[in-house]
Amino acid sequence: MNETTFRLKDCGTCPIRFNAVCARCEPDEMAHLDRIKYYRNYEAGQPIVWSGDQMDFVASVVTGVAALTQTMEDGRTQMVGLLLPSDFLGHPGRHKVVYDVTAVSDLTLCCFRRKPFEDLLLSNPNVSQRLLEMTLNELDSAREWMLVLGRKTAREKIASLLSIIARRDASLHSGRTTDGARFELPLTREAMADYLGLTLETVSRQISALKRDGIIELQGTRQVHVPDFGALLAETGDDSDGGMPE
Amino acid sequence: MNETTFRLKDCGTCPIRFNAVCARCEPDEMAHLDRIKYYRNYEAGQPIVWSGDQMDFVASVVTGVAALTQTMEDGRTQMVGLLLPSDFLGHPGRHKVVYDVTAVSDLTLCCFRRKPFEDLLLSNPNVSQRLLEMTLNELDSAREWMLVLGRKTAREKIASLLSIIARRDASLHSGRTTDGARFELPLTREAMADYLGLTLETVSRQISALKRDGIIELQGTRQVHVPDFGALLAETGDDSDGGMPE
DNA sequence: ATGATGCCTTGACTTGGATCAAATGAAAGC
DNA sequence: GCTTTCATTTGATCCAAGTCAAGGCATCAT
Repeated sequence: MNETTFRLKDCGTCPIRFNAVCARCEPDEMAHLDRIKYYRNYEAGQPIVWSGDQMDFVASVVTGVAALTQTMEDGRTQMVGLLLPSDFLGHPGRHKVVYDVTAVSDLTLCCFRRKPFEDLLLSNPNVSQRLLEMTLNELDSAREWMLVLGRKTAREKIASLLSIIARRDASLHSGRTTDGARFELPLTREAMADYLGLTLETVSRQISALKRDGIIELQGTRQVHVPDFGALLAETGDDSDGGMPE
Repeated sequence: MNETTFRLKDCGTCPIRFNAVCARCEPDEMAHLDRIKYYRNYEAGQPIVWSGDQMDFVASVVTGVAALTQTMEDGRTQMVGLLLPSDFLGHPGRHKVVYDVTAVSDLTLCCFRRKPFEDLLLSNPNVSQRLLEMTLNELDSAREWMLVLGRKTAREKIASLLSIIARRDASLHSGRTTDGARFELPLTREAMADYLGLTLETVSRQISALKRDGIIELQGTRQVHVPDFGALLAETGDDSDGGMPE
């Protein structure tokens, strides 16, 4: 069972307090949200909703990782979104989801029933403004990812994914983003393949190649050390800065 | 010079009145927008803004087609968005654009300077609600496109693009969406390749193949006739309904 | 008409990543 | 310890799409 079950009751100590959809809220607005929120926990691998289902709630990711995936009839699947802590799940104004949502790791969501949340959007510009901003950022990330999927080589794809995970991880642990990153991959090789539009064999081969070339070091299969972050960025094919939005 | 230069002054007769960001506005709100809007016209091929530029306005596409593209240092390019009439261009709250924007065909934009528009978002929930809704739809389309880029074959990609253009075209001309569609491709082979993550040679070959197989008929190089729309959809690889959002 | 210019098509050949098939390793239950 | 299970690695082969290279076919200016 999941050991990381989330115990918070109070938004004031919430780890995503300043990054989530509620980031702009005034104390009285927080109090309102506090009253209508509830938590849900999922174990790694558990489905959250299936494509075509009604989704009766929206949520913020508090801890863990969730994936949005689309599947074709013949079984080909493509991950179309990776939700990390503070990311928002749901589509106010749309009742059906058009992709499967799955917990990739153990996961805690801070949920709101859809109707009350939609009412709140209408009455509370701080929430709707923030949600618009987050959605525009998501859209930019999705477009960034289209470049990765459409034009990058397998090696560049892997390097891009590693650098994104490293960066998101660093920004969470508020560590120094200097050279020398160390992080845990929250994804299996297969999930990485689904994200990158590759097969898991190709993912494995390219990771081995990056290891052989000294770009990364592995402890076990998930623990990654990047001795020279610039060297990793050079492998992504991006122009120098690497292209993390903002 | 561009013959289709747009002459409207009055929002009341605007062709995108009921689909654009202003769709939900009340008469007095329309009057306000009417006062601060202005039109810009571009010829096919003209750049609108370059990646990294400041963009001092936001806009709705009134007529024509605009493309968002990202380019890697070595010249590989990927189209990351295709803006058709009523689509919104711009990122309120972000000053720099992160992709090139180009007029693909002759184009008319209905523009608002950024600052007044941002003020309006704060004071006018009908606009910001509508913009949120449109942005969420864009995000869903982007995710749909990630499946196309990551997992579909060249033939499926072409069929997907043709069916999307056919559908958007049909919904504009409010024609019957029955079998038998006829439309004009607004894109060169190269632009299609950039959209689909292919080379222009592959695009050409696949279009020839679809023609050979009787799925499409061509008059010249741009005028497309689809005798059996179901047959085209079957080539997209999608499950029967084709996946147009809502 | 005659080039010149810009799309577009077609052909011949190459290749990066997919596919098919084992083998290895690591954790979990008995 | 031993077996099962699941994730990962590695190898051998194949093929869809890329690359390189002509040629065709409009449109436009001279």
